[in-house]
Amino acid sequence: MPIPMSSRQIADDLTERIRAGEYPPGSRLPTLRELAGLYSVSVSSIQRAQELVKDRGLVLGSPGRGVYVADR
Amino acid sequence: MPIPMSSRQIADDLTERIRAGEYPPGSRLPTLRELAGLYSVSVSSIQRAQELVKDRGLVLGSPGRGVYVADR
DNA sequence: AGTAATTTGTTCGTATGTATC
DNA sequence: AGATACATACGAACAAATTAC
Repeated sequence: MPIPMSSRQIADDLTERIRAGEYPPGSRLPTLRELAGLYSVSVSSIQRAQELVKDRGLVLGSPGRGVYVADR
Repeated sequence: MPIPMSSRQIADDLTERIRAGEYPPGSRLPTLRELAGLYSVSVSSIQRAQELVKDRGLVLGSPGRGVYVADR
């Protein structure tokens, strides 16, 4: 079992991908489950990572819809 | 059972107390367990709150020692 | 109209590791 | 060696909003 990325590292990775335009403003991120698969971590870890990215003001979560990249 | 504060609210509260000088730069915060008692939440929730405060650059954790308020 | 499925929000507890005292 | 304290991952449980049928 490879060492998993920490939720902080995942938050930094998501932050960088958003800044790089991979996830443009207004677009929806993959679901928690999809991201968990992409990063090979649990859904809980993705959620903790996204809490940081939300706190950084880069994304907004919406229950039932998804997590969207903020404008600006 | 009263509704517990969310970890985000606790993070905001800690941020405000630091900003107000209640926890001066260089000082040590109460331990996770002490804060859990003060806020009537689990240690896990305090840890999640502190992840945000750490990400905001206001405190630095040091395993075995405690969590300290950053300078500046 | 209503129910089920999907998705995020949040808390809690457990386990393990590392660092300090 | 042992106790204390933070770091991190994981999973369970439930809530709430949305969507699909």
